[in-house]
Amino acid sequence: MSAVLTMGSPDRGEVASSLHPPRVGFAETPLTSLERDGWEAEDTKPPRDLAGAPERGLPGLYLSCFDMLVTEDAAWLLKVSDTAPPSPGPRPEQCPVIDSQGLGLSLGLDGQMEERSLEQVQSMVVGEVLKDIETACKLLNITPDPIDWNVGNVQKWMLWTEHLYRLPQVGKAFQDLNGKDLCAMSEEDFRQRNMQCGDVLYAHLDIWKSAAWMKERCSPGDSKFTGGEEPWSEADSFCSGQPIHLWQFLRELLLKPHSYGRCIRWLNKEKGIFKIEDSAHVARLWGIRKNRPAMNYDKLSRSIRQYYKKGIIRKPDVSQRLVYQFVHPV
DNA sequence: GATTAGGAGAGCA
DNA sequence: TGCTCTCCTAATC
Repeated sequence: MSAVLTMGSPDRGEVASSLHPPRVGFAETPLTSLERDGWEAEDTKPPRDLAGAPERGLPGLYLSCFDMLVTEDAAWLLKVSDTAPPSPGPRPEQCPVIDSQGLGLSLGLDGQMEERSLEQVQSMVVGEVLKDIETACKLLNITPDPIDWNVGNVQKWMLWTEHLYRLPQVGKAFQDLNGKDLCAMSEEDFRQRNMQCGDVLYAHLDIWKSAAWMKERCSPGDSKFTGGEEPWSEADSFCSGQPIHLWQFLRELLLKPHSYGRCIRWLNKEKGIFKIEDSAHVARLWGIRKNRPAMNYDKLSRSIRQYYKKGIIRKPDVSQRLVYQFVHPV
């Protein structure tokens, strides 16, 4: 196989189907054009025009098609997988490229080797998907399994998805539904509720449902799909059901540099110094997380400043705009 | 104009 | 009571 998986590549749909096994516990719903086009997303955002006429007939997983789920770090991971020769490679900020040829997946390998490499890649990708869903769960304070969502959780997820994919407001069309209702709906039902983005939401939800299915399927500690990590096992303030604190939220964003590095990043992780690169974006994320649509950086920064007195966050010795420091670094 | 700093009051669990 | 949101003024970049 000589799959070349490139963000922006016209062949990505083909690769999606070849990269992923026919069944790894994911729904066998055909890919939509959106899912394939998701690879084309620039700046880790999906294209705005997501609701084009869907092309059908590509069975497989959705997981590779959404930037949030296979985030840049997933692609980065693929790029630097152990099958790849050591190379500087693109920085995570760059448009990631999954190129099995470039990775050496097929060069000089017999079929078995290639298959094993692909399995490794698949495992890593699935693992990253699960981790990213987990991260989203933490940020939104919702459970990974959509069927457990209440009406509020559904709205949070909708808001999040709208924001992530720059969708027009779609939540209103689903505001009366809980997770069980949502999971019972067909793609057609989604389209009826929202002609423009119904199929997008349906596909996105399907990933979550599939991931929940996988989580159930994988015994605790099973690292088959996680590349050695257990994304569901982290126990912290996000999973405990307790209200999240802003500093915890910021730290969580900082822990996903390849997903959120554009809006917040470490300047000096050892010292706990970080910079908010996109204040409006971080504020928006925080607003979504806290169900505060009116949140802005002014308010967020005021909350950060409250931490000065508590000794949680302070300004670094050399004060810079949008730069803060955790008093007790990780 | 955007950011920083901090006071003050309100709402919530 | 603690935490956060919100609004405000003033200073600074």
